[in-house]
Amino acid sequence: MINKYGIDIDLSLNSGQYFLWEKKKKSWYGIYGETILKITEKENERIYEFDSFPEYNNWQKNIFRQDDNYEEIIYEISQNERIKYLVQKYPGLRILRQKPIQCIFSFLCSSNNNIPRIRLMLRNLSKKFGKKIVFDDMEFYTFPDIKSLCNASIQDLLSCGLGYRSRFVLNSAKDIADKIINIEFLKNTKYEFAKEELLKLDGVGEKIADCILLFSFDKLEAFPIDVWIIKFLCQNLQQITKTEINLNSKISPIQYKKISKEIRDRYGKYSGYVQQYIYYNIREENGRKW
DNA sequence: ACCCAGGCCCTTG
DNA sequence: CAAGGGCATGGG
Repeated sequence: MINKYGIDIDLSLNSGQYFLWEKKKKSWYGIYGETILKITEKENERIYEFDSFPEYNNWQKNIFRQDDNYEEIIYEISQNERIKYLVQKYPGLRILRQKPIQCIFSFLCSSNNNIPRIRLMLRNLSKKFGKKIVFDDMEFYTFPDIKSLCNASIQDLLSCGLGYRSRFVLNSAKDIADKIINIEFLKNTKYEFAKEELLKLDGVGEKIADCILLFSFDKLEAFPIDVWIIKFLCQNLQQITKTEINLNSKISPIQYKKISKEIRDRYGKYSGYVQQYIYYNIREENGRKW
């Protein structure tokens, strides 16, 4: 259901971009760093109530990007007929704004993985290293801060089910804590620079870097290319890239950069929104599991 | 048992 | 450069 700001809450929370949301007793509860967010839909009124603990007034303006000029975005990306069709098919699908640290470690856990299991791993991680908060008589765990992650042992991380990603999480946490990679600084630098810096983190490649940039660094031009996007490009948009894409073999970082550049040249500064519509569509067509 | 999952790292040629 | 194997783990 679309609310008065034109946002479809359920669709947006369930589109594979923000993992730590769950519906309990008719309300959505989300983890935003150290804050628990709550969304309750009022029956048949297209109105939602927003709450949180600790208190965080008007958080929805931030998380749901109500500062974006959505009309302009829709107008821009609808220049392409195929995308226009998808925009009309999924009205109210929005990019959400996540906390950088949470976003970085969420997508670090996403490689060669499926969404239900990414959720499981992140919940395990929060339970082990986050703080317990009781809200509405239910237990929630905040997302671990960088210091807790630094102090984790590989064994701890393995016990959360992170597998071979444990090493990535630990190494990246240390580099971030030591400000070898300065997140707060990078957030305010431009796309290309921030991306090159993020690529220095262990376990962060082209795709994960683009997810971090799009979902938590306000870089709406970032266009994460995963196996599903590749599949869509092969089916629908072969003409936009001269780069040969072979569905059977993985694309190299060089190929990724070429395709990514071509996409951004074509769709412009809101390519990230294009990606979100494509991703949702291709996953839906292939019987998503999340 | 086998295959797959919002990839990335590492080694070869 | 590219190509390809390995990787931890849980679900189908």
